[in-house]
Amino acid sequence: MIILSKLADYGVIIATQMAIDPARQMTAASLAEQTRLPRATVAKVLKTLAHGGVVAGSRGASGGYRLARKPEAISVAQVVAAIDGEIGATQCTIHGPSCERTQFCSTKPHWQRINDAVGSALSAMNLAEMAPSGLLARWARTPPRKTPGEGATR
Amino acid sequence: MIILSKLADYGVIIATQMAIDPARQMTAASLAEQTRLPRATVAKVLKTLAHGGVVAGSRGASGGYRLARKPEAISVAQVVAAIDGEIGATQCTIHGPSCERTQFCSTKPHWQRINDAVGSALSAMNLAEMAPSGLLARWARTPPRKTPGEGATR
DNA sequence: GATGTATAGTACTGAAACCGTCCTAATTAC
DNA sequence: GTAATTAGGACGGTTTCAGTACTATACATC
Repeated sequence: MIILSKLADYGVIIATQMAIDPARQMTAASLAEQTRLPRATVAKVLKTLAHGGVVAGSRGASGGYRLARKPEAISVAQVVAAIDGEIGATQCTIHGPSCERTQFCSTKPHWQRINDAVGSALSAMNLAEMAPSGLLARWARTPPRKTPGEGATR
Repeated sequence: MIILSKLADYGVIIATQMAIDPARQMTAASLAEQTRLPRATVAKVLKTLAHGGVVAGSRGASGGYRLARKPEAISVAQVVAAIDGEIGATQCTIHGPSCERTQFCSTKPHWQRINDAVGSALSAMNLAEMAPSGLLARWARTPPRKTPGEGATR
């Protein structure tokens, strides 16, 4: 059982990469290189993140993306929710009213606790924590390869 | 984003139903009636739960299923894990070693916290809590309909 | 032993979601 | 005007999921 979709996973990776140097505006292509993820997919994820208000995109030549807020102010939950949608344990948490079993289902009230646990765990972690400041220097020493064509297994 | 699969959700519902009267052995057919879930699907879920050691099945005439342990000793996490498999936030949590990004992925170590939060939340709740004892009387008063053909929306 | 009932295991199919890619439009810098 | 870049939508292939059906096995009863 895997909780996050691949794209949500990518989203966190990309956002974390941006958090290493939040001031700098970066293109989708350069982020794809740095994260070793397929270029087109990175572009898709960034568009979704922009739609969710996690990153801000600027068009045109010398355009690109940057984080919409400070890394400390962006939680992993926000990144995940932007891509995978509202977080809920079961069907009835999200499509609640439409479930015919609502009348007699005894398990429903208890799922809220699970939801809260997942939600607070994801909310408690922010991008600054994901990307330790020491990483920046490490990246400078070992720059990314120039072969973004080979996608990651993940 | 929905965390549990439908079948895992069913599994919890079915196990909770069995927890109402743990001593009684019940057939897949009767559990399907009581939960208003499709008969064949209930049978499938029960087989999976039996494989995972959550319930014990006995064959033959007057056979059926019963909980393998006391309801207090069966956590929701065990039921879910029996159906959806090991619980993990991301691909790398479960297929970890095969991920090519392991070498330079800065996010990986942090997912463990998420995993723990989800795992402990699911482990903290057991079947006895899911099925309040008062429910037994309620069931006796309003017995299930005789039309299991109409499945639930969920 | 024959028979009926119920689980155990496996296989199959249709539907849905996911992933990755591509194409076109809009915007901006030079 | 031209090149670069994001924005938005659409598409196809792949995989997973859900539900069903079929056969084998085990047990109880007559």
